[in-house]
Amino acid sequence: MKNSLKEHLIPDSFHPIERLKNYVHMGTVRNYQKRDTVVLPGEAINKVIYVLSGKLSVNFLNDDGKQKLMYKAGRYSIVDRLFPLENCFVHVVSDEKSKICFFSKEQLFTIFKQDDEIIYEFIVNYSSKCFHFMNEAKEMALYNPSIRVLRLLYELCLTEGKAVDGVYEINVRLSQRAISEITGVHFVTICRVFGWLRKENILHKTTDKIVIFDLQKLKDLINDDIRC
DNA sequence: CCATTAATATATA
DNA sequence: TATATATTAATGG
Repeated sequence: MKNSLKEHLIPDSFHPIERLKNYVHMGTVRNYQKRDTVVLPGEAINKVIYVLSGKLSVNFLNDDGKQKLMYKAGRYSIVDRLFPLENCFVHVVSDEKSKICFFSKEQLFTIFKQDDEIIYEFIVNYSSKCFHFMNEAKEMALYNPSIRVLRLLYELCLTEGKAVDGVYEINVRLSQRAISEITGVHFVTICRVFGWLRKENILHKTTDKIVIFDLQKLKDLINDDIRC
């Protein structure tokens, strides 16, 4: 619905499945505090995780200690941990106080039999995740770090930007650190990019919005660099 | 907490 | 080898 395009740019709560909340009694509900681990790296739980409230972070770890944020899952989002995968060091942590429901394969199949619309919802959910990660792989392969940031801002403006007094406003609460985690660009580089964009009067980011003064210039920057 | 800056090291074209 | 980006550390909001 309203997140149809944004959710492939910002990996937060892919296609929430609201109607699954009607079947919470069939699963197992647990509460977590901020920074609690929901799934340990490498742990096989063979469940689908359904977020009733709060927010989870899904991180992918390497043995050298490096990690990358995959996505965040807010209310009515699901984190699939149904199948045990070899060397799958995924760490699921609660970002805030959260209430989570776990469904086993058997429980899900029972739900699917009662409500086949939910099957469709699951397919859309997996599809939107797949689309996001395909897009991210493409961006990583084709563009330099700072260009990826510019492209994200440009796409955000096209999908979320609202024209106000000759400028575009994107109402989104994104810290530089969050943009760094999403794009895989170092936070110091993010800071330098925003500093430069502000100096050139192209755009300005505040805590809860991004104001784009010169969309054409932003577009030109992206295209200029492609030729090099 | 988050953002900024500088100094330095690495990586890449 | 020149330029871009990452790393680290120090500092301020």
